[in-house]
Amino acid sequence: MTYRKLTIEDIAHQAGVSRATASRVLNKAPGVSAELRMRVDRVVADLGYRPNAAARALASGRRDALDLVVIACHGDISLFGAQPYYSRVIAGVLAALAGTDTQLRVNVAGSADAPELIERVAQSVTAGAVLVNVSPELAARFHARCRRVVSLGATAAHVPAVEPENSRAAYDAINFLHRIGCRRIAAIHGPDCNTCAAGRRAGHLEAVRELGLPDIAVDGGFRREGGYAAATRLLAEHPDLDGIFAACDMMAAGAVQAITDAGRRVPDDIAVVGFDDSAVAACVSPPLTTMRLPVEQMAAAATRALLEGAAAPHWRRFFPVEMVVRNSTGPDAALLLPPAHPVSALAGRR
Amino acid sequence: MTYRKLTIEDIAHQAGVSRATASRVLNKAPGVSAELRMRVDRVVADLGYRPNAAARALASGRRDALDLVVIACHGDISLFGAQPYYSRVIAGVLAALAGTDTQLRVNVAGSADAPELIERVAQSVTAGAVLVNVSPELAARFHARCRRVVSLGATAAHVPAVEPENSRAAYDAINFLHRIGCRRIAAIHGPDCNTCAAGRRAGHLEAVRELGLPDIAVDGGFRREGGYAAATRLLAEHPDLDGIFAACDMMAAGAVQAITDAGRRVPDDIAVVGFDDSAVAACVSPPLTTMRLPVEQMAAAATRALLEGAAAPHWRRFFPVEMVVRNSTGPDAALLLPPAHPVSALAGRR
DNA sequence: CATAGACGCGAGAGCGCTCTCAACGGAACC
DNA sequence: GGTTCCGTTGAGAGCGCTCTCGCGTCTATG
Repeated sequence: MTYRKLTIEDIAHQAGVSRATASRVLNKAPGVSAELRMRVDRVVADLGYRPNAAARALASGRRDALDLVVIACHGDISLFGAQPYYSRVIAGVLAALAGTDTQLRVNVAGSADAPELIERVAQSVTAGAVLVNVSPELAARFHARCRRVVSLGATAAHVPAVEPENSRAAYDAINFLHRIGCRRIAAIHGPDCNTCAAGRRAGHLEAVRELGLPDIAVDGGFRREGGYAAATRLLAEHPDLDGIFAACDMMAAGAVQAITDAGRRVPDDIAVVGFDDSAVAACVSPPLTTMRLPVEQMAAAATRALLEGAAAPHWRRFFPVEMVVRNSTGPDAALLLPPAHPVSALAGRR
Repeated sequence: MTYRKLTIEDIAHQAGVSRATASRVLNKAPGVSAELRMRVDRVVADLGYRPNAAARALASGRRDALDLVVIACHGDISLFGAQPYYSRVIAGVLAALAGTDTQLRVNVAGSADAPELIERVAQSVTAGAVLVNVSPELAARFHARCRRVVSLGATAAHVPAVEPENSRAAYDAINFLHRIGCRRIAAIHGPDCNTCAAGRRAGHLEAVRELGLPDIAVDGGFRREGGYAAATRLLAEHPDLDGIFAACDMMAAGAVQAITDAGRRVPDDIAVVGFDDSAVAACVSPPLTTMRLPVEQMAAAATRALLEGAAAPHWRRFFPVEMVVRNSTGPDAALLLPPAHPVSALAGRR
């Protein structure tokens, strides 16, 4: 096979048509007779021609790519590799992209580099960008500049978004812990600049208020070590702790370790609920009771919205978060699953 | 701010220079006086101009992107989300890409779609492509077609590669298990089409032969459930099993669970060694002794090689795999760490 | 002082594609 | 037969940039 660079001109010439017609066929545009269409298609297949993406993008203004944008809190990019969450997002996006020949570009930047990233994304947008837990302000700026944008996670009101019911899930988790007998419940949260973390914090707070429990919370930075440190500190400051809600499984894993290292037992002394139901949840011992976040589905939904151009300014799609009961909340906890949707206190909540 | 599309022409005009000069400044090309350079830079900054990537790519033949290529075994794309390995690869690539304004494109395809993917990558190569555990044959085809390619993991002889010492690590792991007293050691391997899996399998085989142990091995598909199923089967078929080497931590985690569920204890009855030292390794109970794969560093090295154009046909870089001893091989196992490099049997080995 | 070379700069020709517009032929209508 | 109209096709003008080439200026060299 020869690897001389093929152009649409070669195809047109070979097929005995004009460049314009070849282009029409390539783009499945109407207004070409069946015969010519077939002829061009044949030549394309025979020669193994693939249109040059750059030229196409330049001429049409369109892009064959979709951007995934992750803004790292405090510029700490390493969380990307440490959190299973992100690869689930990518997997979800890729699933939705399969078949399309849109490609995925992954952009991870610290918030300091966000303006530059916005420009970069802006100039190449067509399929659009999926913003992963980007702060509402930043999301609004992305939206203003790039238009085709969907936020994964809560965001500014006019920015299209796919939202997990973070707040409700955290609310449920706390209530669940209360129901199985915990009276001294602490939360280990994620960094404030993460919208998911904020939502879970809000749900925790509301539940705790309603139940008349003290608001005990620390930041674990969405990391295992952070969870370990947080739990260690909580244990020291609140010796009577009997329940921990961690805003992600990695932190929950760290917390379980800390509890064990401190000579206490999970779930006997302290019950632990995680969040995400990531791959680690089942690996922890005891396996984590956790709030299952349908990350892949959410990412896929965001991607599809982008592909279909359905991302109207106020477009919004909510995803329920389901509780998965394992052993970190005790052997009989499954019997105490929360009622499907406790209507009362939660009316109007997301 | 106005969002009219800026072109290099605008910049040139504003700065009172020609398009060519503006282009030179933007590309930091030599042959421009300091004064004009400054003037252009100022205008660029003032107007917030960013060159159009598509036009640049078209005109220069260069690309501002780097491809990450993952070929899923048996077309099973879901492994991507389930294995922490991949997000570590991405993290490593992104780390090396930070500062450059090269973007990362993630391509995941089943082997059936590989030819199409090759074409897609070929037509846009400049920074090049990092092939993640792609089979030697496929890697060779990528290399033939796309040139600038680096394989992550063992590959065809002439394809540039970053290789972990998989075989040696597996060899060490088995010997370690033997040294701590295991005499009936089984391996849970990854799928054959994965080059890393193959390397680990080879090391296991060699060690087992040298030690005069039986070759007991099953495939766990690099998944937790696979590890669980494999261990369950192994336990049933070889009741006297006293050591398991799993080719990744996820499978090791599954194995530990299976062992526990079968009423046996880790490490007392059966010692377990994992591979990767991924985030789950420390979460498992007992924490996994594992072979630390410097995934991020390897991915970064591959990326840098691509960026620097240093990927000569036979270019190769090896990364040692370090053993991390935790509790899944017994409390005193750390004392029995293998000598730094047992020269004898391993001479010439990678 | 003439010539050569070095340097800085601009003109202009593409890169490979898309898309508008005009032209053409044939069918339908008056 | 003339007109209109539609479906089909090709010509050609860009898209925004890079890069070669040549021109003019300025400094060494004989």
